Amino acid sequence: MADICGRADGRFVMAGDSPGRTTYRVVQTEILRRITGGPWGPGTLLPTEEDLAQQFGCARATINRALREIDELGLIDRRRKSGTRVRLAPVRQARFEIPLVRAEVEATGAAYRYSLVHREMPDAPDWLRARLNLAPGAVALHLICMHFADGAPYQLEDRWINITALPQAEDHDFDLQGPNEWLIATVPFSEVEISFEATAAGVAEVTHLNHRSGDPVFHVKRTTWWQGAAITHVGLSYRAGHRMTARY
Amino acid sequence: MADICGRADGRFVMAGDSPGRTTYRVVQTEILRRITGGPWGPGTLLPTEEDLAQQFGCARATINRALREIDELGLIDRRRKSGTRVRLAPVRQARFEIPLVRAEVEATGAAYRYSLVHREMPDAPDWLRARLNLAPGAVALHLICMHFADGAPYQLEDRWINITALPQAEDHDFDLQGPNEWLIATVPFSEVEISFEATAAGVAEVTHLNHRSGDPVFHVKRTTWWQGAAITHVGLSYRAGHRMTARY
DNA sequence: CAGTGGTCTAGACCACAAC
DNA sequence: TTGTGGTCTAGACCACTGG
Repeated sequence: MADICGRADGRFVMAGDSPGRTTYRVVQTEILRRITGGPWGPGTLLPTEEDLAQQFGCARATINRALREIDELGLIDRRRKSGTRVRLAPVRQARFEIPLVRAEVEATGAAYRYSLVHREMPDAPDWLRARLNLAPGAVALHLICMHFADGAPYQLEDRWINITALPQAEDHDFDLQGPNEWLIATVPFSEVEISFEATAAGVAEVTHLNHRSGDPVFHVKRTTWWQGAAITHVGLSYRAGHRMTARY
Repeated sequence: MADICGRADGRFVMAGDSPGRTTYRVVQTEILRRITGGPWGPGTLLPTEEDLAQQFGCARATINRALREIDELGLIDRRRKSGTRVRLAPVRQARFEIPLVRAEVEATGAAYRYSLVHREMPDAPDWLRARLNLAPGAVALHLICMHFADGAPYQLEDRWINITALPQAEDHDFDLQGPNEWLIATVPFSEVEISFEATAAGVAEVTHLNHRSGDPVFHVKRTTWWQGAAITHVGLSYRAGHRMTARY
């Protein structure tokens, strides 16, 4: 937390900042301090924005921005007419970045390598037709790929692409570039549903990730839509011991 | 996406909204449309805020707010002097709410039940001393609890509490209320590190969650700090088939 | 009905970074 | 040096909602 000093004139300034100007960050920090450690415990009704603006010696817009961001953190509850109240139990949330495998691997300092294991275009199985909302008898592009970190298996990718919605995929060569990178370049802004679970290693994981049959596998499923149409569904299996971490 | 109409005077208004006033949401929606489906593909340099303000017929502050939020979505990259550019690959992130077990269970419509399985106060093991930064020879409160959904095992909680930092915990009775609920009421605003992984069922999971030995388990580890001191560390094991989902 | 937050405006100064 | 975003201000009107 930044150093804050209350001055004789009632203004607050960030230590080391040019005085005379109250920034919204200073207000934010001070209000957070009062909520998390000070007099404004859970359930407290805060002063109105106007009052706070007077107390801090700044414009109401500055208070508003500070409070709006504290609201986004899930610590307070704001309502017209009722005012701003400290939540009894803060709404906790964690944010995870969803990186490209390449970036994920290279961030660890390891060398990244990609390899296409399998490619075919069969009739879409029933579960996929349901997931991607495909017509009966539709075919889909099925790719199995491996991602390596310093030569060691890192992630197994089992992907299906809806070639009705994305016919360019049929002619694209996925030998050198992973389908995810191609898709991000082709359909950069999409809607995504992602889920995480623990599964047991099957034949594919045993073959490609050096798991033993039945070993626990950290598994991700992801479905992507673009302009209302389902584009692709992918299953990602990670090497043993993979862990996803966040702070909040 | 909301309906947008461009008017003869160059202003944009939300369909059904009172005309004559351009809201930041309208600006946002229109800019998003241009980025995700229109002329402003990846890499495009956007007009300056001032230019956009003129084009939309609104104040620069309105444009600023619209762009700031699009920036938070990870779609654009903003820099002084350089301007605002559409990211080549959007920075994707998923947000997960971290609910109380009780809320998690009750959200599914099931009845929630809690039970304290085990309680003791041994010397802290080495790995815990390292994790919570405890003095050599320190004792810690160890609790094992079960959470049920409609009578079926839902989550196994293996928790350690630092009683040096939180001495009230020693005298509290955890028979009726889970330690998490007590902690949230006692230490509402804390720093958290959380991680997810797939592990193999051990003795505890076999005993309490009806897993078979070695079964894949979705496992969460969480460490919590308050005012610089580590308060508690908990391991959460979920029933078979548990899945965590988000959209973005 | 009236209090409170939600948002817009016009103008201003500043900080940073590319040149 | 200068262009661009970052932020503050003072004032205003509006929308929601509790009493």
